[in-house]
Amino acid sequence: MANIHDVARLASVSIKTVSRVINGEASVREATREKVLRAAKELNYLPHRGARMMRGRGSELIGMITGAVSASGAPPSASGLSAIHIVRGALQACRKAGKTLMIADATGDWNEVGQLLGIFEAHSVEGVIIASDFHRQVVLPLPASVPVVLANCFDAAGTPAVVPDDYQGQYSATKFLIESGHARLGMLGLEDGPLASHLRRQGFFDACREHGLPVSMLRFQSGYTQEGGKTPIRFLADALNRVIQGDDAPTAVMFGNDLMTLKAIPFLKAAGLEVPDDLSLVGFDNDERICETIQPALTTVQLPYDAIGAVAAERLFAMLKGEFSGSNVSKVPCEIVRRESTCAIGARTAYASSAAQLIE
Amino acid sequence: MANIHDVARLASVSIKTVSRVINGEASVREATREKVLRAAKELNYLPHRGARMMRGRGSELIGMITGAVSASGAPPSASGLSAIHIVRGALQACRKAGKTLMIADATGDWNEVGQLLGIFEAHSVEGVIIASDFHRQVVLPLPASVPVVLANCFDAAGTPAVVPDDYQGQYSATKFLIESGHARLGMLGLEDGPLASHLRRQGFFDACREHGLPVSMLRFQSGYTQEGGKTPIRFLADALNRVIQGDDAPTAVMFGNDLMTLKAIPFLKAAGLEVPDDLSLVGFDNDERICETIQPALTTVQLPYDAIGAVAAERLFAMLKGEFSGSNVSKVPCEIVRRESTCAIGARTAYASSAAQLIE
DNA sequence: CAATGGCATGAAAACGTTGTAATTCTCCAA
DNA sequence: TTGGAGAATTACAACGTTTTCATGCCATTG
Repeated sequence: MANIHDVARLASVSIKTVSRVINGEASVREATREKVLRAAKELNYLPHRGARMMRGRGSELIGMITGAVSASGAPPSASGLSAIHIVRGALQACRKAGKTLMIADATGDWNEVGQLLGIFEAHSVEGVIIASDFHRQVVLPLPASVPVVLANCFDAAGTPAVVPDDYQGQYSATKFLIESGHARLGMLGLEDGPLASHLRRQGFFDACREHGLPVSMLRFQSGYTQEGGKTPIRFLADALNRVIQGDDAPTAVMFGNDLMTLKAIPFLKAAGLEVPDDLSLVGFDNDERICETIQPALTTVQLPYDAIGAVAAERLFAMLKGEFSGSNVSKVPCEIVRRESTCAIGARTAYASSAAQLIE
Repeated sequence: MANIHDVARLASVSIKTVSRVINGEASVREATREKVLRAAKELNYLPHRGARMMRGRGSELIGMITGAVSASGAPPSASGLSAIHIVRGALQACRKAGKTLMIADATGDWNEVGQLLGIFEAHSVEGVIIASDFHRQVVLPLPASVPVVLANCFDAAGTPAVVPDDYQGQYSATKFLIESGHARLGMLGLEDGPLASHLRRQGFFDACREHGLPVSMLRFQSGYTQEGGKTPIRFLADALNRVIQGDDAPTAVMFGNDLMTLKAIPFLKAAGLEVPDDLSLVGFDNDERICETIQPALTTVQLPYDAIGAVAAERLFAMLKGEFSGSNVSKVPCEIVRRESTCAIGARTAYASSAAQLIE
């Protein structure tokens, strides 16, 4: 590859002048600038990052650590797919900002995080994003020597963090149902441990309380887990029965995620319930493959992983510029995605659930 | 951060000796080596990659470009999730080899690939992996100046490539069914354009021919697309009807992917077919969320994206060491994942499909 | 006309590492 | 004791930038 000397020689100027032009500094005559740019283009010149970063110049490099879990005994993520979306969001933000992303994976061993931070530092990254597979509290190994932003997690030390607003998400969904006329609500939550479960339950109850729904009108079951537990499908069936049976059965049910909603559908059909006419359904996650597959398409709450990645990256960029805005932990709102599994009370839809009719 | 001079001073040796120790070169007395290591540890010394890469030394950096599509008019990938799995596989291989992965995304614009290669080069990467969202032929922008391995795609110039063996995957699935006693087979393929569709159809027909199945026993429909097309669900219903109806209806049907299998289930139920007793089902992709959700759990062919990423990385490492093994394009086998949606002809299973019975 | 100041440019040092070649040390044989 | 061979170590250049400081030029001012 051509270096700055080659460009200087071809343009008949000094290397310093080339450097000036490349870095957009002032004090370069327009004619000179053009001469240099032409030479640079001709030689296909790109500044050597190694040399550049050695002079302490910004490396345009952002580090990202994914899969960092299992610090405090929490269960490892189901699929790690969420962190993948965070990566994608960060990647796009980086591209917009002209940065390059280095990623490393610390699956299963939080201790590696410190080591990886060292590697990143040796590569002169400008900052690091640490993404968790699920919403949780973490403990950083050390006061890191580079700027760090946490994504989908936070710590007690006040490290800048970006997390989904699980509380607001469930609150909004609940509010949406109530404003559609539903007065008897049910919810089937995930297992009790994770922070998200707690926040969402809180959002559910708060929304109900604030809208004057008596507790007697609510049915809540939790404990469902996709992984590990024995026959979660059996658990789901039992919990579902407890929620939807009886005289004052709910007219709308919210689920802990889209997948468990999908699994619940056959039981609802078996119980003779039409969606959404007899029962409105709301999922969580906005897993499009599932939401669009379910008939009628599933209304759900979007877990904004891409946005979390993007926001985390942008916060990092802001920090690098010395800007600092507001509170340490920013919450990214979970927006409701309205599809066809919900309807207002009183409004009857044209849906019928038998497969034969679906064709038409 | 401490530099090599600090370590040298603390250990009372020259910087070159420190360099020797750090790089594991010969000709260092054991006592000296220990002295240096102790000093390095005390100062928390890590070699500065910038300086290192400037001396032309290996940077331990691997570049990866994802989402590079739309070169030759092919439709952009549905979700880009496949490339994500390739990234994961490559990431793990890199970790094992002590390399760090830099990733960049060229979604939608193949021209960016050349530019990204330049950026990577400026960062002194040792090699680059270019991953496509789906199995296709590509054209590289230029004879790249760094070693390149293609993942999930290949080119005419003979650039080393790693692709899934779609042909073998469908061939194996077909063979598996035939050996289970099925003599009347059906297949619902994806849209006709993509290479994978062609290869799989070929695998299907070849397996049938080689096992002496007359063509009259086969039913084949293709053209299903998840995206864009108008009412693909309608197309699916029609195609499905053409395949499963009539006197000599097939006893087993293979689908183009798991998602379309999931969508087909309601129609099969409506037609009164029990899975697998009346009809064995085989998907493609091994999308676990879907396969495990379908009841009975779906037998499918695994599209080995993680493996492709890992193999691509390992091929790159081998190239860097100067090794070169065999043909340019390596095919990663697609293994069949047996679950419960298939059974041997004659063997009746205990399955019944009504939701009520499913509970028990 | 001489002195001053601002602007455009250039020469050389510095960054932290490795490669090369030279130097010193160690040990053994003559 | 001296040579000498080979191992251990060192000094110094080099890599491609940016930075600091110096310089030349021209216009403005006194």
